[in-house]
Amino acid sequence: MLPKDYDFRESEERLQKFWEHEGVFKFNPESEMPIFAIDTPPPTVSGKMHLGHAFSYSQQDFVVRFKRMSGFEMFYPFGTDDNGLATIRLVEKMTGKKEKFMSRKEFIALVLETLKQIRPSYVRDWKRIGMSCDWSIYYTTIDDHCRRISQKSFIDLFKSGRVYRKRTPFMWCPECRTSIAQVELKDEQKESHFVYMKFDTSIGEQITIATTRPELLPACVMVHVHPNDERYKKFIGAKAKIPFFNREVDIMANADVDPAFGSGAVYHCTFGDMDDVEWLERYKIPAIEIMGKDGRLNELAGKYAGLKSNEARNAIIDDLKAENRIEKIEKITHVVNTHERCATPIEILMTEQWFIRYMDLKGDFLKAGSEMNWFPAFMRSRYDNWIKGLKWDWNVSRQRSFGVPVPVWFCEKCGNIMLPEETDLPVDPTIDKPKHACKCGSRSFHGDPDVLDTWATSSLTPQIAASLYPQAYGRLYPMSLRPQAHDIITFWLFNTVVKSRMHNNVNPWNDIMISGWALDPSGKKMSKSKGNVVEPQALMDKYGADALRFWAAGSKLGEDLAYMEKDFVTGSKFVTKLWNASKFALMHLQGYEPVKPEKFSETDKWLLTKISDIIKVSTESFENYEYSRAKAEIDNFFWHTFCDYYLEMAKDRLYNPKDYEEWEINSAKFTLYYTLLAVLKIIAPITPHITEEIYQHHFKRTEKHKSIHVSEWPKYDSSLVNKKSEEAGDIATDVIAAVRKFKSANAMPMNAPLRYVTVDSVAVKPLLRDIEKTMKIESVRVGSVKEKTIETERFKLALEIMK
RNA sequence: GGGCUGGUGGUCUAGUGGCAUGACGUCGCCUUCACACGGCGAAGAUCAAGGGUUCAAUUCCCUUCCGGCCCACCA
Repeated sequence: MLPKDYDFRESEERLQKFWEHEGVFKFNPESEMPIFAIDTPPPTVSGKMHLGHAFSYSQQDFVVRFKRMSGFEMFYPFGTDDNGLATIRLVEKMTGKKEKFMSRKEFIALVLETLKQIRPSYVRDWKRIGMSCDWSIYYTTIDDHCRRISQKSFIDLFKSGRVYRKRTPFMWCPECRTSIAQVELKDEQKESHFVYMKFDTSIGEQITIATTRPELLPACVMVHVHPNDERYKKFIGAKAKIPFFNREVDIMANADVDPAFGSGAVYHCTFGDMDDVEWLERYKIPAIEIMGKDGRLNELAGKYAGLKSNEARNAIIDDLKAENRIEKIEKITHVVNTHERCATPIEILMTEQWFIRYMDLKGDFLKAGSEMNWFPAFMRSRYDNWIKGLKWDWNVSRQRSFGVPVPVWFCEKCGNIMLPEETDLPVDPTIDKPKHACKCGSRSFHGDPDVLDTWATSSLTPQIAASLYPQAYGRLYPMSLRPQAHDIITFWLFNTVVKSRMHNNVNPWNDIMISGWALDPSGKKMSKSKGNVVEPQALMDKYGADALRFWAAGSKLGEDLAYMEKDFVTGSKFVTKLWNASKFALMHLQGYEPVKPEKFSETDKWLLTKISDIIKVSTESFENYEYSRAKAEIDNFFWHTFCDYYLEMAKDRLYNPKDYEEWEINSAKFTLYYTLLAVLKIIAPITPHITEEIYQHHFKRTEKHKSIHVSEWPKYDSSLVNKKSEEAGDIATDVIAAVRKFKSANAMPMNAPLRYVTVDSVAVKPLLRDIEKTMKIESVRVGSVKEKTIETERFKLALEIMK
């Protein structure tokens, strides 16, 4: 017997502990079952889990739980990604210590120590949504294990000739004195001046160039005009003279130029923006580096040396005016790339950077993308488009202190590059020393102070997680599945493919499932700055984890879903209904030992056929990562077919067994047992707590598995399918519906007695008694109906009420 | 601007070449022995707009409008 009420507040936490203590989700590397390995996204430990996390991690857990019940040994780790800016900010805030005043080694130690303290409370949120990870499989991308693998990856790629060092333009924040990545950029609308400058040319005529960055004039290396621009055709191939600098540059035809914008002539400086960088590559011209890391112009800027951008701008405008070289100045508002942290417009500088060469592998990456199974399929085009649009190799070095150090020393004497031995990893080359002298004999080195791009490490998560089980590595990698949200397809997903192809020449996974985002009730993205963040913790306090998951299962994979509190209400109602229906069923199944009977009643055949279809459809849906379809099917079946009709139709047999023959009772009990268990199992991946609670109370005794989540997924049993009975049952339920409608229309209670009902459908003959008992009709008979009371497509029906 | 994606009753969602799901909300009836966090019933959608293919389109194609995400955002 189930207790009267279900209390998720008590039950969910207890069951989560039960799963952990019983090792229900423990990975067994010796298992003989096929392994299904998941490349779980490692979240950044920062504050609390947000609703978007709860949404997408729930969705991956649906699939994981289904696979586990389908007979796979699950490898489902839970790491965290902690080698980036977010971690620096969190740790600084928590400890009051500053990264820039500490050595790298000290700060990493501080991070690891801090993580150790806050990890349990952070991970608690993820446990609370019912994720079925093996929580003992853990890594953080800044720990020794990850630094070792990340550095080894760098070294291996260096040895295979994929890593190279190059002086190259890079985005730089003159305020923070740090290089910045594209993701750290923020667009800002800024007021600026569009300056139309007149340059002398070798054909005698002046050419007018429009720019917002006149201060870069000393670094002008070329002038571009559109090849079809009639105004400028005559200039193509001529030289333009740079005012004040007595230097000539080529005037080139370039189809990138928009003739309608500005004056239609562009001067190409090194560097005003990333287009300039691209053109530099294309035309193979040397850069003129006039900008220093302090944001001031250097000696190459001549008399403007020492000035900051805006100071130099004004000075140059004044000088141009003095020479009458200004045609006009327009005020414009344009978008400027700024550093998100300090809002300073970025500068582009030449710096030494490490790259991974991969432009030659674009075709291989596209092929890899086509070989993996994408769910949903259309997400692949985002991956493809990204690769097709790639313009540069992967810059993997960052000029920061915190992170995984670039494992390289430079010989002070000959400049030779020295790498550490694999057995010495991880190293910090700014502290550790090479074990051997350089080939030139020198023992004097300096370590590379840079760190690796965070993606250079997180792109190795399959190898990182799999290598925690060296004995099973070959069965874990490549992995079965990468689940993640769609926003980082071009970063995390793509880079992981890159590493896997380069190192192992394999795809990192077979399947990819891409989930959408949780949006606020108006359909907008949630963000702290907008103040529309909804906390899953509060929702779980109110409705429970199963309700949250039920909500998360309501959206198709890959689709964003607006959060609505009412959907959580729906989820908690479902949980209650499942409890109550189970309570009723199990009350009648006390002590019942399931035995498949020889003979079934027509009503039972009808239900068994229905549930068989649901088993089939939901299995296929889960296989295709369409958990929302499976959920909708089982939800609808459970609520309507099972509760509203079947349970009502079976009640008389269950309450008054003495009025029936033994086989009729056995048929009912088996059907009830079989169907309820199938319902519980099919919905178990979505609502794992309530289903486990019911299973533990009743089914564990007869089914023997220690948890419903390691029990077998229901199998389609064709011997339980009878299409003719299904048809008959459908008509019978329609008859019941018609009678219910009649009673409702006449304001009668559903248990109001009726004298007789006549139906003109022979098919319902075997179900007459169930109809009678369900609708409290003295007699239901089959016969021709002359004066019809009710008519439907399938039958006519006459009835008489009790006087 | 480019790519992807969506636009279905008041709200949110499913779905399909042939009477359009379900939930929430609304209204009416019913306290029936699992459940009033329930049951029964009702009202409510020209399936964004226009055009095309077809015997037939909400479903396929084209155009337009609107939303979301990613990318490029202009010297």
